[in-house]
Amino acid sequence: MDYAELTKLFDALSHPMRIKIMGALYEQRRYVSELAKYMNMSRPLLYMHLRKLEEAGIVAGSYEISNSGKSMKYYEVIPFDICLNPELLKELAKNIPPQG
Amino acid sequence: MDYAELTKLFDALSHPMRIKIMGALYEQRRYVSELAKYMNMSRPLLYMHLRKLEEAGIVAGSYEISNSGKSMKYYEVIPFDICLNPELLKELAKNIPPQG
DNA sequence: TTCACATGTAAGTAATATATTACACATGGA
DNA sequence: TCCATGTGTAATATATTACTTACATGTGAA
Repeated sequence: MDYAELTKLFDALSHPMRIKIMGALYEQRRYVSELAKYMNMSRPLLYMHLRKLEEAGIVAGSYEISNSGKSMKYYEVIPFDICLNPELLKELAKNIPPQG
Repeated sequence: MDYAELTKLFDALSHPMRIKIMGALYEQRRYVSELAKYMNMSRPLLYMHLRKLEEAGIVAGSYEISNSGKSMKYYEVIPFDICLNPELLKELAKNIPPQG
């Protein structure tokens, strides 16, 4: 785990709707349209949030064919457990270049 | 700890320079100009970053008069330790209103 | 063929974050 | 008086994020 991964993770979790998405997907995996209805959010906006979470490595999507023959994209939470404290930040800070 | 505090914390830690500031202040407390030189950063920009960290509650500033009579603002790290995992996010998500 | 429901993206706007330059004020010492 | 060093902010420019509307595609069932 380096500072770039961690800042990406923090950035992903810095928006309430993304916290809520994480909660919804941790309860159970859901496909995109289902999640959009559940979140009461437009799909384009949901895609933007999902992309951030996926780039941070804490959710993953996979395609499945439903019984009725439709292609569905299911998202689920990737497990993680990080102890966040100043000591960790100090260690990660060592590798940050002068320009940031 | 509620979701609003946590998103503020994550937002504060979502920038490499702020991770670096945390590292620098955890090593030792520093006054603003000193920190700006250490970080090789302009003071106005540093103030912006410090404000975010302060609003997140993980640094605090206090004024002191130096031996030479000048007013110095020292910043230091406020200790914290948070276990970050999907379970925590699920619990916090319960209190997020529909609009986010 | 038309509808319902799934996928995804392109284009635009509004809001926020990031960063720079310039300014103002106070103190101690040369 | 002038310089170095400390404090802080206002104004501006640039970049990114957040969000909306509109579009395009494919499938199965009525």
